[in-house]
Amino acid sequence: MNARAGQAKAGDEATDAAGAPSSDGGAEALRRLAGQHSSGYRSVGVMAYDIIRDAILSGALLPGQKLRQETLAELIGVSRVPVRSALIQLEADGLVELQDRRGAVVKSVSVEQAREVYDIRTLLELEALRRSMAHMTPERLTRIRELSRAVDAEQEGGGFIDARTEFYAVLYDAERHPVLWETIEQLKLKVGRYVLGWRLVGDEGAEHSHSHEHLIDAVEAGDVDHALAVLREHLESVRDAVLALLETEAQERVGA
Amino acid sequence: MNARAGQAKAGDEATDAAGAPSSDGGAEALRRLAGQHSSGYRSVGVMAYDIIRDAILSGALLPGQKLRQETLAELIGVSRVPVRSALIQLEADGLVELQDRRGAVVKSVSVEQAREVYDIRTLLELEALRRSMAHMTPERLTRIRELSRAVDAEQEGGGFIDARTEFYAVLYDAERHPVLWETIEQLKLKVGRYVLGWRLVGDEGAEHSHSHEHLIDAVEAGDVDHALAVLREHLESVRDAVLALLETEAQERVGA
DNA sequence: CGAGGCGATTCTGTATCCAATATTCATCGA
DNA sequence: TCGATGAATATTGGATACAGAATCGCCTCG
Repeated sequence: MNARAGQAKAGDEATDAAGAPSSDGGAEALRRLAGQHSSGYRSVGVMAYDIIRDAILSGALLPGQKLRQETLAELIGVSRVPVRSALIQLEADGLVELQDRRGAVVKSVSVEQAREVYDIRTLLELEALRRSMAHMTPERLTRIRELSRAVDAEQEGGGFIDARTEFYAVLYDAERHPVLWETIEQLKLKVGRYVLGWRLVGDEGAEHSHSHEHLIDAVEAGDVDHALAVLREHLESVRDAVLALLETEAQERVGA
Repeated sequence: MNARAGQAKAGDEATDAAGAPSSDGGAEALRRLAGQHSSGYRSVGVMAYDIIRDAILSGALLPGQKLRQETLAELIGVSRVPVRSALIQLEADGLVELQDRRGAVVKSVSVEQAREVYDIRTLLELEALRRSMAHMTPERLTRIRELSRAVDAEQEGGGFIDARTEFYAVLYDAERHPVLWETIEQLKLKVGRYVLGWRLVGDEGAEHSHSHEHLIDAVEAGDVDHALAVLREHLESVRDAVLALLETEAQERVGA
């Protein structure tokens, strides 16, 4: 609720910013992110990538937001060269759109696209789980349980994302199926911001954690059909939440 | 046969080039490609991307080949900046690997990875065909037939690739399912060079065209199950050819 | 009120320079 | 002779400055 209202407000700001900036357009949040990521990077380019990426996924930069290279460079504290590198990568990820000689814009996700993403993810993730269960070991099972608890423990944004990613990496046996895993991750990224926003809804977090438990139980029992059913249900529930969020945003945008 | 032998020879050259360049390492072919692509681009960056991409897909640049920015820039006739842009995009495509401060290398595809790619493609392309057939129209069917003939007509590399891509775009109704289509295309790219090489085998080209006809007939008849079965068989046949090629290459590499 | 032009802004690309790091090669010691 | 060490070299990643091109906004003129 709280989070939803906040996003709607920020969305309006972004719309305004497209015309004439009425707020900072995420500049403050970006500067803060730049501070967090400031050290321990092998190259400035990947740092810029991470910062802008996190800014988009965290909702600091909203769909439609215009990204000017020089502004980003100043905020991050680098020259425009690594910013360009970052933007190119982000375009490949589908998070921004590079219009020819018109700059970069944070891409928006249509309801239809999101539906497609979840349809494909369902196909791929069910397959991933199926294959993973075919080669399950007690060690992996133990790790899965540990990581599931770690996900529940993490509360703040960044840690939660990382923990959840690792959980699924082990659950789907990413090591054995790197291409499948990478494809799934790319699809997740496209709706990343909304999944992150969705988590903030809060109430559904408990339900989410609950279905995780069910899933792991089924995996542990070796009940493939049941595990797949639980996973499918989980994905459909997340999908519905995201689609609802997107539809609400779309309406609010029209209403404004 | 002819093509196979050529590739094996080129492969050895690449292996040598990794140590001390014994041949031009694809420089001549790259220069030729640069000439073909020389005009009509909105930005030099995408031109560089296209040239290097085609060089990799056509086999002029082989897996393991080291790509130096300055050399590429000279061959293409641009500065290092657009080359860097291109390399970043190619890394996102999975065609090259950017090692930190060690330059770019054309990525090689393992047998396992290729198998995964085809497994996932089978999942996704069957789904794409299923959805496409659910909304088939006479107009699309007509276009599919036309494009199929266009594919058979095109013989040389570039035109053939484009024609085939458009054929599948219409067959899978890419316009209605952009995310699914994009995901499939990304996967195709990862084994692009080998599919291109495979086509040159020649004898199997007829068989390939034959299965296309079968597929279209089934689509026209609205026989979903049959169409899916034909498509699956086709994909498995291509997969087997590619895997065989990869295994042969791997053996030859060890043998050398 | 609409069409066209002008200037300002911004992106794209070039050229040059610098710092950091990898690689190569030669030397030294066991 | 062979392996390790360290300097010289090569290459990448990045900064900076500048030129060219395309777009946008605004302004004037018809």
